[in-house]
Order: sequence, then structure tokens, then C-alpha cells
Amino acid sequence: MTNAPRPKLADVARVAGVSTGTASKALTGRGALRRDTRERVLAAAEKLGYEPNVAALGLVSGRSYTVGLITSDQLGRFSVPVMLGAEDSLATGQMAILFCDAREDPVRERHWIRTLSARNVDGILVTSLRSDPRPSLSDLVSVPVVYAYSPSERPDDISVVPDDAQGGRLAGDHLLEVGRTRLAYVGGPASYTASHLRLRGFREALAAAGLDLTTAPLFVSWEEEAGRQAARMLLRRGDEFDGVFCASDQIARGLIDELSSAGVSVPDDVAVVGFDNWDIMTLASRPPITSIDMNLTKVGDVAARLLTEAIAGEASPGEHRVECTLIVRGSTV
Amino acid sequence: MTNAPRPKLADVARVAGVSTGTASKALTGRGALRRDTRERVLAAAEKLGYEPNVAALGLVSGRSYTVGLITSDQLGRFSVPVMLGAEDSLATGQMAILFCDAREDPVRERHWIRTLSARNVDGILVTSLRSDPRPSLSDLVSVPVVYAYSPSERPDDISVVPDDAQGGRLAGDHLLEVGRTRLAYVGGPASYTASHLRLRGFREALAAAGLDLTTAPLFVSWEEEAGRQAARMLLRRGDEFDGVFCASDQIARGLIDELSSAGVSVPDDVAVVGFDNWDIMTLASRPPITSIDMNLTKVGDVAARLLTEAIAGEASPGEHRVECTLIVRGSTV
DNA sequence: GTGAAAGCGCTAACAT
DNA sequence: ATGTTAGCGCTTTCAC
Repeated sequence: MTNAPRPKLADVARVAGVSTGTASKALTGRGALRRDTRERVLAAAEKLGYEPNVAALGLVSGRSYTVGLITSDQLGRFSVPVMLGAEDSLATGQMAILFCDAREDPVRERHWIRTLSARNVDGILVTSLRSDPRPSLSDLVSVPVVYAYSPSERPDDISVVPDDAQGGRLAGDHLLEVGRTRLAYVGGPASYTASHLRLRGFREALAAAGLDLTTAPLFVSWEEEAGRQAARMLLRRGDEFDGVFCASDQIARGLIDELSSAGVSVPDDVAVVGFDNWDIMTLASRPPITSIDMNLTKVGDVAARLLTEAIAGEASPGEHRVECTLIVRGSTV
Repeated sequence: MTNAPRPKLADVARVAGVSTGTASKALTGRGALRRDTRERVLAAAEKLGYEPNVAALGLVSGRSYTVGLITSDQLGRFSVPVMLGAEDSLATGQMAILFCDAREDPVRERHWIRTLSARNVDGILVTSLRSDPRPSLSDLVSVPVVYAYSPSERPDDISVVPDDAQGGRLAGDHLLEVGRTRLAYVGGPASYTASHLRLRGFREALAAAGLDLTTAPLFVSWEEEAGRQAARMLLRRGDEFDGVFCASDQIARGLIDELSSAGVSVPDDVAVVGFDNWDIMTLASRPPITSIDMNLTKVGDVAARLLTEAIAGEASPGEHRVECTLIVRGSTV
């Protein structure tokens, strides 16, 4: 707990032998000043370790150099990379981030909206766990809002989402490349948009090769146990299959586990592709799982960039998609 | 993007037919006012949807009603619950949280310290992934700092940590209760304080029953694969054992997996207790894993409370420990 | 090119 | 009990 009150502009001005007005111009770079005056001020500021008081800046500019980050859903594996990506690009722009956890609760969300508006935030970033569209906040606030991961219901809002369909295509292309032709799909719950988008992309890839799924798509829950069940169902059906695309790494891990127990070799008999590229799952599985990475950090980064632009008055409405990436591991090669 | 400039105190005062000074007294509850005057002001504020401008408050009070939350380590599974716990108790106190990710990088940490001081934060919460002591920030800042999860090196700083030793005792007591007497310990890397504290507590529990480990403690890495290796080592040693305490759920899962493959039944032949209570691991394992929960949300909550107190001038220096909890599942019963 | 002064929204002394 | 006013730290006209 060091003390010594922080130096203010008046201190800098005094040390530099100028008025506060001049010091301000020198520090902000606005207005016309003699070179040596400017340098004297800069030197004084440096010497004193001067940092402008953000509250004062905010009062005069009406801005806060702060954005709100509302996580509308259980904060977890998905939101965190998005947050970090956003933080990175906002922080380099001198923006600070107010962290607001709304826990899927509209009441808490309202509370945060009020708080953020009282704090004059320059913009708001909204992120959720589910990739399904969420209600727009645009009518409630007077600053730009960008939705990351889970898009707004309103198409003219600014949203950034992973390209699930393209991820599905990657999975399909890869399985075809490693010579698989009798393919199955195990999605998450049918209530999730992502389950369908990933399937659609997967089918598009197969269609481009003149193929389709060998056996009807399965929709289960996201967990490992669901993957085990799915494996049992596929085996029981009796349809021959040599490749499976699972909509989560957890499903993939459970499925691989059960296939192995049943004497089916992965990848020799059946190649498996997962989704999420969650290393805790992909690397712990035997064999490790080939997976689709949603590049969530990039999602956050792009969202933050768009927010910064929107704050500057350059809006780019609509849904922006971030490409997925294929990570090849032992479950397919 | 609703517009309409936010009402200010002057607007409230005008509507209520009083001066701004009076309106301020009514709203803050300070000073003496006639009851109906106060109510008129309150009604006007309510009607206009008035929220005080935080920048102005900050300028006059020198406070910001904001705390910085610095995550000094890769933000992940451990930091997130701590953050959420902290958020919860700070938000109810009208405090907002500035989210600062320092990524284990001292340079970034310095950057944030400067930023936070420019923003006049009222206090700082520091959280890290590792439970080993970290360098103190006290000499760099002029506001209270509380360290959550990873304590400060300086014993007179305020730190909040999970009680690893007590967690180890819980594990020991439980294994004894379910009738196990030939016990082994598999820790994380020896470089982690937590590996030793958990072992110490475990041994204390055994000692209280006149026992000690049957076989020398193992120190491996935290992952599943390490658990598998540990299982092989224990089996190879040939020492008989009927209970194992693992310092992470990942280790426990790998160990259970390998024991099962080797024909050793869990929990019939060997009971296993994990640590972290990470459901992705504990529930996906077969059998599900009995584990020790560090109550990280509580750690964050306590840290936030202590920070609030410290800001109010009531310091409670020292290391505060939060108790762990035993969660019983199929791997021991 | 530089300084003086007003004003951002609010609170707290001080008048009345 | 209420109104008036100074001032928090800064930027920005407006004079000089």
C-alpha cells in the first residue's frame, strides 16, 4: 500500500512551467504547440509518472473508455476463450472491461444494463454458451452492442458466431480424404441449432462426393455417456459404418471408448471426428481425437473489433462467421 | 440503440421543484430533509429513470466503486469459479469489476496495475491457477489487495486459499471409514505446494488411526495419462493396496481406467478418491469418482468480502483458509 | 503558441 | 429545511 497522491495535470503543468491548458494539449496531441514546449510537458509527465484520471476524462468527454461484457449464460469452457479474445483486442485499444455475469437470468441482465448505462460504457459485448439466437438488447441501451457466440435474434444487430456448417464440411471432407465412405453422424440435442448446422455442413461435404449418411443421424445429449449410448445404437443397427462425426468431443470420447470395448478398432475399423477441440477430451482419449476447433478466441477478437468500430460510428450489422479449423489426431489416421 | 440523453440530477431537481443540493441530499439519504420533499425527489428520480453518473461520483469522491480483478494465470477451470464467487458478493455491494487478464506475464501485470490506478479502483483482487505463493503487489499500489487461490508471499497481505491439508484429511478419513487400511497417494508434480499439503493432511488422518501409507507417495503430472502410469507403477511394485487418494480427478480417472483394464475392480478391490470435484471427470468416469471439492466459489466470495472490508478500512491480514468438502460417489462405495 | 476560464455531473460546506 | 456555491481533474473555447 504505497501512498503519495497521484500526480495530476496541474502538477505536470507546474513542473513544465506551463498552464494546464497547454499541458493538456501537449499530452493529447491536439492543438498547435511549439515542439520544445510539448517535449517539456511530456518529460514532466514521464518524470512524475502521470496518468490521467479516467473519471475526469469521462466526465468531460461523456465516454468511459470502458465496455461491458455480459455473459448471459453459465460461464464456462466456451465463454472464457471468447472473453480472452475480446479482452486482448479491447485492452490494446485502452478499453477496460467491466465483467458482468448474468447467469441466464433476465433480471440480472436488466440489472447489469442499468449499471452499465450509469457507468456510461461505450459499448456492450454479450456472450452466451448456447449458439442459439438470443433476445436483442438494442431497444434497452443507447450504445452499440455486439453479440459473440450466441447471435441476436435481430438480423440487423451485430453478431459474431463460429461457422458450424463449415466445421461440419471440414469433418466430412476429412473423413472422405482418409478414405471413409460409410458415414454416421451423432449430434447433440435436436433443440440446439448447432446440432443441425454441423450436420448440414457434414452432408454437404458428402453430397459433393455423391454420398449421404449411411445411417440416420442420431441426436443425443452432449456428454460422454451419450457417446457410449450412441455407439451401442450404431452397432445394434447393424448398418456398416467406417466413419463417425460427433458434434462434441465428449460424445466422440464416449463413442470411441464404447467402440473399443466392443472390439471395434479406432481408427482402423472406424474413424472418428469430434468437435470443440477441447484438449482435456481429445488428448486424454485413446486414440487422441481428431477434432474441429471453433477458434473461439478469434470469435471474441472479431467481436471486440466490431464493437470498437461500432463505437467509432462504423457499424457492420449482420451475422459475422468465423471459420473453424480441423485438427488431425489419431482417431482418423 | 435507444436515444434520449440520460436524465441528470438537475433534471430530477427541476421536476421535483427543488435545488440540486436538496435533490442530492434526498437521493443519498444524507442531511436533514422534510419527509415530503424527500419523497417528491425520489418520485421524480423514479419517474425519469435517474441513475447517478458514476464518473461524476468518482470525481468528487475520489473513489470509483470499481475493483480490478487480475487473473495472473491462464484463466481456466479454477479461476472461473473464484471470479464468479467474487462477482456475486461484489456486485451486491454495487461494486463493478474490471476484468484484467495478465496471462502469467509480469509485464502485462504491470500494465494492468497502471491502468487500474489511473481508474482509481478501490481495491484489487488477484487470482491465479497455481496454489503456490506469488509475489506481493502491495508495494506497487495504494489500494487494498486480496489474493484469492494463490496466496501472496507476504504473510501480512490478505490471502484466501482452499485448505488443501484439510481436504487431504477428508480423503483419509473417508477411506478409513469405508474400511480401507492399505493406502497409497498419487500427487501432482512435487513442485506444487498443493501436492504436499494434500499428502500431509492425508497422512495426518491415517496417523490418527495409527496407520501410514503402505507404499511411498508418487508425484506425477496432473493429467489422466499420469494416472494411468501411476496405476501401472503401483501394480508393478507389488505392494498390496486397497485405497488410493489422487490429488486430481484427472489422475484418479486415468488410474481407475488402468486399474479396470488390469482386472482390478473399483471400488471392490481398490477404493479411489480424487480431488477438484470436476464433474466432467468425476461423472464421466466409470465408476463415478468420489472427490474433494475446494469450494472455489466460496474462496472468491470470501476474498471479495475481505476486500470490501479492507476498502472500508477494516483489514484482516493473513492467510484465510476455506474448507474443502467430500463428495461421495461410486469409486469408494 | 499560450494562458484564463467555463463547464462536464455531482457532493458538501456554507448561507439563508 | 432548503438553496447557493465551490470544487473534484480534465478538455476546450476564447482571448491574447
